[in-house]
Amino acid sequence: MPDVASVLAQRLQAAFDTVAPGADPVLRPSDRADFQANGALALARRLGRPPREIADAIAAAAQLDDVCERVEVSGPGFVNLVLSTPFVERSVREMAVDSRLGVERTLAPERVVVTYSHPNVAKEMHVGHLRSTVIGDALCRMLGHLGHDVVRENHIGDWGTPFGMLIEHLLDVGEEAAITKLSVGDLTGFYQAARASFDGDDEFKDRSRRRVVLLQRGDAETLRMWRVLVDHSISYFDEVYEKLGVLLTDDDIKGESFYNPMLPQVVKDLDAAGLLVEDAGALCVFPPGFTNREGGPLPLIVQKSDGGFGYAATDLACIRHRVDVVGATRMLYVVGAPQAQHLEMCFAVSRMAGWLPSGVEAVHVPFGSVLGTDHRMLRTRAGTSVKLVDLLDEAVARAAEAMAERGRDAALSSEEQRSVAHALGMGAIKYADLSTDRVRDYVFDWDRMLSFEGDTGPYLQYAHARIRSIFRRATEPAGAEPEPGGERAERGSVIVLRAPEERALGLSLIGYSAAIRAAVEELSPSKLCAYLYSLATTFTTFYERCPVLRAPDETTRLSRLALAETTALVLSEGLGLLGIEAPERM
RNA sequence: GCCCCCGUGGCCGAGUGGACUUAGGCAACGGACUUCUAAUCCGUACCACGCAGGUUCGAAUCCUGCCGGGGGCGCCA
Repeated sequence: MPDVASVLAQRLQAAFDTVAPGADPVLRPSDRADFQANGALALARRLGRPPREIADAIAAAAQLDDVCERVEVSGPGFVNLVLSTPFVERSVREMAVDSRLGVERTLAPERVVVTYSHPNVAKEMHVGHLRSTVIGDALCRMLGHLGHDVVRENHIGDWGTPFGMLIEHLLDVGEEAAITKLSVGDLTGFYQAARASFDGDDEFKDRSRRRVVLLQRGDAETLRMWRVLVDHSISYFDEVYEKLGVLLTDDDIKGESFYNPMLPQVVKDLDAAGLLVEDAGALCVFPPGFTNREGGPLPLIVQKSDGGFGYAATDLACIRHRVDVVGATRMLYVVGAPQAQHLEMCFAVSRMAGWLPSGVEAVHVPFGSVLGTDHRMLRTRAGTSVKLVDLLDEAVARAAEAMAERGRDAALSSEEQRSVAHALGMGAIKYADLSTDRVRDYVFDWDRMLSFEGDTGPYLQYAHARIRSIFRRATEPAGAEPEPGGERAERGSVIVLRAPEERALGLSLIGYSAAIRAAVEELSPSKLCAYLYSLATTFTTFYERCPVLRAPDETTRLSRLALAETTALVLSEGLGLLGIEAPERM
């Protein structure tokens, strides 16, 4: 089931081809019509003809009778398109009975590795991990929905020199005490205590260094203690992920330790390829185009002068593994913007070494920082970074408070209150993060995201819950079964669009598939957010003006019920693709 | 010093070559509740595209320079 924009694009392309083969119709949504094609203007110079004349020719050539009720040339050469209401109606009906709500699977599925979240063992998760986790999760869900084969990867920091001091600290405090501390989530306390010993105690420092060597040699007892630290950290991460409601599981963990055994081969093969240069004792690759402070070549340090491997080695091993073993055709790095240069260098070196063939795409998906309302990096009053769990818990507490203020505590069971407060709190945080352009820094403002007014997660959740409540009040038993298919098939076919608000809602609904496509194409969940918000406002306008249960006649009533139901399905599925729950009531 | 990202009204923010005299939201003001959940809707008002040049029939969008903010620039990840 092709979506409306594709149908128009196709027809217009044919018309443009008659005037100038291959010319882009430049189809856009319009505020003067439903859509507009701007392509004629761009052709004016190329063809040496007045743009209006070209637009006229295109409008005349376009086969649009069955889909448009008006095709007009206006202004300097815009082609305005107003869809015919029967066509909109037909499209909504098809969508309403389609189990995928008109979203077709991709014809070119890829195996996409998405790497995101990546917390460090024995270190607290903070807001910096929030964006990566939330954005990565949404991208995985959207890509998966379009039929791509998504391989999630959580590249946790579970290896390296800090483990010497962490293990020694574990020995000092005793395993029991260490485990207790880690399982209550006081990772920061544990890490800082270890750090303090390391900085203030030379004997401890020596022990730590020896411990690193033991770890790297694979000493059994050292590895066992390392495992204790890793396992308890992971179970703590799992708690956070469960709270957040993201897809990541233990199976997705491929930490630095996983790639560690592959590092010597990375060095060997780079050397064999003649790419390795020894510089100041370190083994480096100098990809062209990168310069240091003095304007000289900038190295990617693969092996440090002390013989240890740099993180670049791990990242290179990763790329090889994903291509050779995982079979990735695409890899997405949901990693903060500051690492752009490092990743570019890794990609460049991988290409030089032939590890990243031309058919495989590696993309950095950067994002900006989370700022406090003072527009500086979000920190606690003490100046430390904010614990992610604290943030999540506060969101839930604030949501519960807001529900109580509105008297919802009386309307819902205490169990339901808890789950709804949780959904609202997470929805608020996630939507605030996802709805803004990824690469910009964004201001973390409780009052804004949890105000439950305007362009927020809770507003969308509310819009959805309100629709559901219509069905609880409707007498049809069918209304209580929101699942696609079956009886829905019959109900969808009764949709008629008469009132302008009905037509507007229908038009908005059939834009769903294009919105998802755009969001995936641009790796930009904010595109889907914007669509859902616009659908929700279009719906509420419809809802204010067009009584559903009290519709003037049975035909209208059934039609409006079907429209409402389809809207609810799009909202809950769309929010779901963003990793946001849509409660049945709130 | 070099490189990258960002700069849109009081605030947040979409738009990256087309009708833009810039969407939407928040805050403000005025209306609509014995409701299909008002966490809503309708309306009003609001001196915004950092600055200066350039390219173009047309620039918030492309180019150059500058200003402001953030980040990066060899053994941390």
